[in-house]
Amino acid sequence: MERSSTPSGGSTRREATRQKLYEAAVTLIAEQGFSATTVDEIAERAGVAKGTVYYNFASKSVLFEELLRHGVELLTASLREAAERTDRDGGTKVDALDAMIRAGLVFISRYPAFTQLYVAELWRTNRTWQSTLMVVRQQAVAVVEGVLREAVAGGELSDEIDIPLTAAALVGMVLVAALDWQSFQPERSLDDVHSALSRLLQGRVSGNR
Amino acid sequence: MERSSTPSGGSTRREATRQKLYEAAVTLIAEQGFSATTVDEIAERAGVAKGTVYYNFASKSVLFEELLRHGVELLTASLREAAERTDRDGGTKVDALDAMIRAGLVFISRYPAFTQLYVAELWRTNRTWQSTLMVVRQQAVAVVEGVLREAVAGGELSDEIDIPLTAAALVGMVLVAALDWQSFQPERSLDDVHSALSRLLQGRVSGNR
DNA sequence: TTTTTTGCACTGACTGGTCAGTGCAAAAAC
DNA sequence: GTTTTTGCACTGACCAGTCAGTGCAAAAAA
Repeated sequence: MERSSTPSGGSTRREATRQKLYEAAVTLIAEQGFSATTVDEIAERAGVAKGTVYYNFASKSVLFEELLRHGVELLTASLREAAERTDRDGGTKVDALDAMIRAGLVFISRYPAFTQLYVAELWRTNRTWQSTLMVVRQQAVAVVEGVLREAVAGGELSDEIDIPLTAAALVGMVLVAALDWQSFQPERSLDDVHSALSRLLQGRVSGNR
Repeated sequence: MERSSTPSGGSTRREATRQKLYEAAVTLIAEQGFSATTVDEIAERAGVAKGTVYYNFASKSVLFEELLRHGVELLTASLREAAERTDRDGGTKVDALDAMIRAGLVFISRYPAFTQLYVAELWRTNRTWQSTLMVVRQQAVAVVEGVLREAVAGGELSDEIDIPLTAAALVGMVLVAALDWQSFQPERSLDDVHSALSRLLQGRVSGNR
């Protein structure tokens, strides 16, 4: 029997409900943590019955894992796009790095709750979604590593730099600076924060300006 | 048999029990999070009866708050000590910054669980120990800000840098790089990680070597 | 056309289990 | 003699997950 459905398979209605659940869950979990957030709260915030959560997701953790995947896909897409745009415009790899820092800041200011939650869970061990988290982390860091590698290959950066460690440190710097910005000095502009970070990396990494 | 009492007044026995509870709680909470960790688990890991936990701490959250306070005191003491030692040895303020980066790495490698847990809780809102956390964060960041301020005053760093933001970014860089090091490449040496971070900050912040 | 059936999306009361915190008497340590 | 710890039974709130049932619109049958 033919039922009405979107071309890509999932019904629109269901997809909308899922989206509402993601949005409700992300803020609650960012504020309180995974374990302290109840499924009842998520359902209530989404304006949906508890049963609906379980109709759409196998369990509370599965909801969370899909939320993580979904969010990191947005982030990596945005980082990649920033790097590619810089390439197209004839910028250097170092310019691309700077553009990715800005893209990171834009992402974090748009989805602060997601970022919070990601940082809070990333280094935990012994959790069911640990493997999901690893995959997802690697996706994001790999984009930065790629640009660093190209910069080294093209002679823009010294080949003495440790690519994985430098990539992790860069990501960490942006993440923590941005979270601090959001939490403790939200009145500052993105340009402000971006230029402070660029300045911090002047000389070796981000070139003179 | 030697009869010793602590200089600070509390009985040694009680203090030892508290210490065992801190150690048990810090690893469990780092792994699982605060809400997912039960008091029974903490007691068992510490090799102590559940009643003892409540004899020594008013509640689970109070245990956690005192744990946070205790840990950050160790960290700030160690940062301050690194900066002062550099001063005594006639180093520049930039040298002091570098020494503090190293002290941060040493601390994190000695107390990885505490660091994990600190990062996981720092940007949460709506939690009872939020105010404790803010106080404690400010203590640590203030040490870095102080050295940055002195470096600017002494002309070692440009007076254009944004001190609070730069301090936060530095702390974040070290924190995230170190956690990544512990989690994903634990075989690397501290010197390795330290020199990668120094290199990242060459030119503007950490000088040439 | 009108009636009946089908399947999807959702609902919310209910259940079985978990866990923070209590109370207390006896033991151990000091 | 006092402080600290133990062991353990108990309570009550809270919560993840379940399930029988509802509303609805498209499809099939009449």
